[in-house]
Amino acid sequence: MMVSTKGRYAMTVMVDIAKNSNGKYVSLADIARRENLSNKYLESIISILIKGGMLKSLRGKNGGYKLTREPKDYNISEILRLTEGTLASVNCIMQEGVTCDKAATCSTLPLWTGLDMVIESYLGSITLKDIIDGNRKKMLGDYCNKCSAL
Amino acid sequence: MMVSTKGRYAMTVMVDIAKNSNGKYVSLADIARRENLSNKYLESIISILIKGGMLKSLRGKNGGYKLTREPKDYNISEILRLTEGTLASVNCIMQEGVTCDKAATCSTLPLWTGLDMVIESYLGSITLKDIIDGNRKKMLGDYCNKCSAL
DNA sequence: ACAAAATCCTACCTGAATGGTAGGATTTTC
DNA sequence: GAAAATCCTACCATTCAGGTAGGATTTTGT
Repeated sequence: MMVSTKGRYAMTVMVDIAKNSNGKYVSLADIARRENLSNKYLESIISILIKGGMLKSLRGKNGGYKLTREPKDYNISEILRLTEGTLASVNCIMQEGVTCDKAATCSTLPLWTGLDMVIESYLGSITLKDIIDGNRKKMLGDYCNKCSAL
Repeated sequence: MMVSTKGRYAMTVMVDIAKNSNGKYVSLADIARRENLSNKYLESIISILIKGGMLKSLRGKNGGYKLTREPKDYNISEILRLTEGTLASVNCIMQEGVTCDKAATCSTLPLWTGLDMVIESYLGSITLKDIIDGNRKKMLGDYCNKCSAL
């Protein structure tokens, strides 16, 4: 499992706010109720999104959360990388270019590197707007050859 | 982290055997020594590979492990799927086509489905032979646009 | 002024999975 | 019959996922 609930719920939150904001601040309680998720757990996830600059907040009555940019200006890779810590598929690749000490002679390293590139390429190409619009062609199209539901 | 040491070491084992077999059985002790990995832990991983039909074994002196097919006839997806249990990127997608009960109205599901397709498409296209041959073009080429080391 | 509505912050908790380890039984060869 | 090898069952420590609890702080509306 690459993406934990933390990253998955982060996406849910971003989409929920994007859909329900209309320029206003959206309260935690509303998000949690709509998405049927734990109030408290969401709070901790939103906190990460705020510290990472994905959301801004307003305290007090009528407060809540709001996107800092247009939906088209978020890509999924950055949202997940922020909440998950890393998207590396194996833990011998810590950050971009940082590998373990056997890297020079490791036969399988190019495999893991290639896998990471494929994942980054995909997630980096999808925007929050694509998800809100339900752009199935972009999300499923390129690789879906036996998917009749398209 | 999508791939744990279990899946990663499984790949290491498969590659090691493929490289060092020459038609003979390769002993656990030799693999562990060459790859500098725990004898006992490798044993438990190899056991999975045998039960899944990836390797065959011979007991007794001069015994060990051997591939059941040609390296070109293994793809990485099946090896990892066997050892990891699943390659699904999120746990709301259990197996192919099996999703959670909110699937019909879930905005983000196409994203996770698309991600899984991309991963499967990549790992399903790489063979054990590609890794042994160090076929960097196949493993890194299609997606690597800023990689001067190719 | 004050209550209500909201975010913010620190700490804690539980169960499952990861990443192993230990010891002996069994099989085969030389 | 000893040595070399796999096979099998059980155990274990640490980490992390996935939350929960409680109160402090900030802002608004009346």
